[in-house]
Amino acid sequence: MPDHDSTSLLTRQTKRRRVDIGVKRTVGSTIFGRSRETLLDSMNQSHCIDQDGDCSLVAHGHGSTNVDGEKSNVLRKLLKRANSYEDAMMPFPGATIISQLLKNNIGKNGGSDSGFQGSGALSSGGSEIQAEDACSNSSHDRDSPSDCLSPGPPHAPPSSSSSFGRPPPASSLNTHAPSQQPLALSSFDLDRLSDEHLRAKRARVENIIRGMSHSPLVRPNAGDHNQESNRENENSSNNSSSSNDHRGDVNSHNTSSHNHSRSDRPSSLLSSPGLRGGVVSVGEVYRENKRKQRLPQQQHSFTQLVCSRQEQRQEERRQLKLQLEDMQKQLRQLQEKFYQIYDSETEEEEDNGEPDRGREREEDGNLSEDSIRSDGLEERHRDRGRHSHDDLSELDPGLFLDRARALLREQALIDGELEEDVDGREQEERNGAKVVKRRGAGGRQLAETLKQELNCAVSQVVDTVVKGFSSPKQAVSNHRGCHSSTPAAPSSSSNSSSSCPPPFGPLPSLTPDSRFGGGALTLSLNGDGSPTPNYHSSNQRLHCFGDVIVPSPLDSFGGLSGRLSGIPTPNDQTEALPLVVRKSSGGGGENTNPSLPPPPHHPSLHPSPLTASLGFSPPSFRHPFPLPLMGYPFQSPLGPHGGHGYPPGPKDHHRSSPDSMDMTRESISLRTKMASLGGGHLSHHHHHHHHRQSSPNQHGPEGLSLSLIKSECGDLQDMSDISPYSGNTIQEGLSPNHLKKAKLMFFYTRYPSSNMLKIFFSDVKFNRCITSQLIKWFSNFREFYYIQMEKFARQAINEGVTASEEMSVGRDAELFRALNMHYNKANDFEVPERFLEVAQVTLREFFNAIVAGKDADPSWKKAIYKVICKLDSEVPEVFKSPNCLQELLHD
DNA sequence: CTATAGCCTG
DNA sequence: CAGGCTATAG
Repeated sequence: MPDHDSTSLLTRQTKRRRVDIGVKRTVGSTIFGRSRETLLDSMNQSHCIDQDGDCSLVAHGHGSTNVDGEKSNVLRKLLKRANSYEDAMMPFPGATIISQLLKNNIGKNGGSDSGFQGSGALSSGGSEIQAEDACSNSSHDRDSPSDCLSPGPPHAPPSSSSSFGRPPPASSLNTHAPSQQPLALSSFDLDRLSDEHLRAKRARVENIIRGMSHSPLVRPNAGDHNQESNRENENSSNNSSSSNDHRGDVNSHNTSSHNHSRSDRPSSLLSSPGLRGGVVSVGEVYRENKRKQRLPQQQHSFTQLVCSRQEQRQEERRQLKLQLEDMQKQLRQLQEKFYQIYDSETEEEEDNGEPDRGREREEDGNLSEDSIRSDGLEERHRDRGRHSHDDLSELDPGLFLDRARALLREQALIDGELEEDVDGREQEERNGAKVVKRRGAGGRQLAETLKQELNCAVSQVVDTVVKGFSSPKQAVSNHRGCHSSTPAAPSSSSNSSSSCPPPFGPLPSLTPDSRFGGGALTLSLNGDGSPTPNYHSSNQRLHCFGDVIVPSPLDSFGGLSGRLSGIPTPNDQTEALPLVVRKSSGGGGENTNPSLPPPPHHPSLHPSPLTASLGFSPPSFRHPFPLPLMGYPFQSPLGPHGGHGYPPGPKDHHRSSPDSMDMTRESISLRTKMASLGGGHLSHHHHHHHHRQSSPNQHGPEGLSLSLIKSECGDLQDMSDISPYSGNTIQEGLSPNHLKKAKLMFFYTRYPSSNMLKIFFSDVKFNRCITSQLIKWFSNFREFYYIQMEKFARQAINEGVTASEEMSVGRDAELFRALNMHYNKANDFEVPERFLEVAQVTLREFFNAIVAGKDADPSWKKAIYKVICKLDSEVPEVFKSPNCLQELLHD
């Protein structure tokens, strides 16, 4: 059988003859007993022929020939991507990124922080100013101050965050600041002094500054922002943080963008990016100019300083707002695109709610933040409040150690700042709290910027993923995400499947809180926006996606089942246990959000009713995409065995899975798994032996579609874990005991036919997957076997064995021990003598081949395989019994 | 086209 | 041991 190897040989053929084969066989001693048995010498004949072959190794191209394989690969990649993104996002929204940013900022700022914090440093107003300037210069915006603060040492952002986050005026600030931070004392004084004037002057200063630096650009912004409702300001501030460096100055653009974003125009989105680029650069220039100009003035009086600061801050805020708006626009555009593409359905829902919901729909957590922003300030406000509280709690400990925490706080602060807007800022600036504020502000800005970036990235990722999968269903999650930050309640409702627990998580949203809250939390977990819940979500996510692709049956299964069922699966359980139940529960903790009525299933989802009832159709999958989902031959399994007529009940997993799935095949397979497991397994253990029942879950081996098969394959292991007993019950999967049995069978047969396997594993429901898995097992056994043979043969050669006859394989031979360890670890099975013979023959074959130098031929082992495959002996009847292990081992 | 063997990799 | 890939036989 010429393999590719042969071909390679042909191509390269260098015909060289091996005259000599290397080793002298003079030495007789080997580990192996020297039995002169020449039983199979005849076998060796084949080797005698001279072969010309080079060792040429042909690299096998990976061209994926299999369509399925390719698809799966693509899906995997997509999933992986999504996962990776998600993962990155998960912990804390972009903690790493944020941390990096913070570091960078810190580095830029250098010792600025220390200066601020240092009690003495601030004493001179000038010093402070400089410090700020430095910060500002580095960051160009308000961020700078924050930067200075953030990095550092454990300043007490907590107090600042809490106090500042909220509008609470100076009083609170003052109290907190001094107590916690001695640093700012000097600044405090300045602040106090300035406070009086500040407010009064604020407007004036702003005007002045504007006129000075940016006359044209700035003005419009200021006017717009000021006039605009608080909401906008808040938003803008949030936005500004993200955008801060770049755009701040381009007011006109920003404002315009704002409007658009609010209006939710899709069209605007397209334009936005372009604007951004140009705007940004301009903005930076302006700012720097401002700062430079300002510095001298500020030094003269603090009022000026204060004013300038305030102005800067405001400007920054505005800019940030603008940026945020832009971002929102972009997000909206993306979302809209998605919607357009995927959802006819989603639109319906959207109509009901806010225009922004579209975003929400996108389940990917990534969108969640964006959606939040874009959706509405309202949500944000809510979140802010929450965040602020959270932050406070965190801050109180005064632990800045974790950057992540800092980030969280920052976010919260940002929210708070938004609310506070100008007033809060002014006060903050005045107070010694300045430091704190700055930190907060810087943190906020950073956080916002980070968020935006994250959002963008996420949105992109989501888009890509979605496109790739063509699984539009994501939308729901976003919505959740938005609310999620709030106590989970509303989020759950968002899910399309009303009662259904959130299905697989869509891609996890970036914002940790939102997602978790939305997804996992909604189910049964805490509604808290607190980060803690992330845990679950993260795990689940991983399982969902990662597993989806690679069916690690247990984990995926458990995770999925848990989700599906709505039953809160413990985080830890990755394993099968969870199999549990699930299915019908539909809703577990789920989304039952009172607030949100369960969205009706879209008609588009064909199977939707079923899915909904099942709960399988995860809300995430709303989009019914008819997409190619493949022709999943779901029915096929049913068909053959007559599963067809199930009632639409929960059992229809199959249907549900296909319908809902836009996901990749894997995902589908998972679902199928889930369904099958949940429905069939969990509920009933079938005791039917070979008779396959028509039960929906069980698929006749023949009928199974690939997808099903795959799913089942995944199930196999799960099943095995679940029901380790190879006993009477027919198992859908192969258990460890089956593996053990197979290993013992290997002592008799190295090349069992698939029919033989079916006969000997009668307690297993055979489907392609199982069959192939069993075959694979034996293939693996052989692989190990031959590796050992080659290894020992070479060893013997090295030891000076000259003739294969000198080697014999006995029960005490190392070779045998090695083999026995693998196939009969417990050594509780008496290896048949025949196996020793075969092993000996094999060893000799290898020895001779190697000695003959045939190993230069890439396919040199094939000849040996041919010999060995003929040596299979019949497997004892006992192995046909499902309980053979017990019987065999007992003996 | 499917099933399988073999090889490789994780 | 599982997965993937290739090559091959039927």
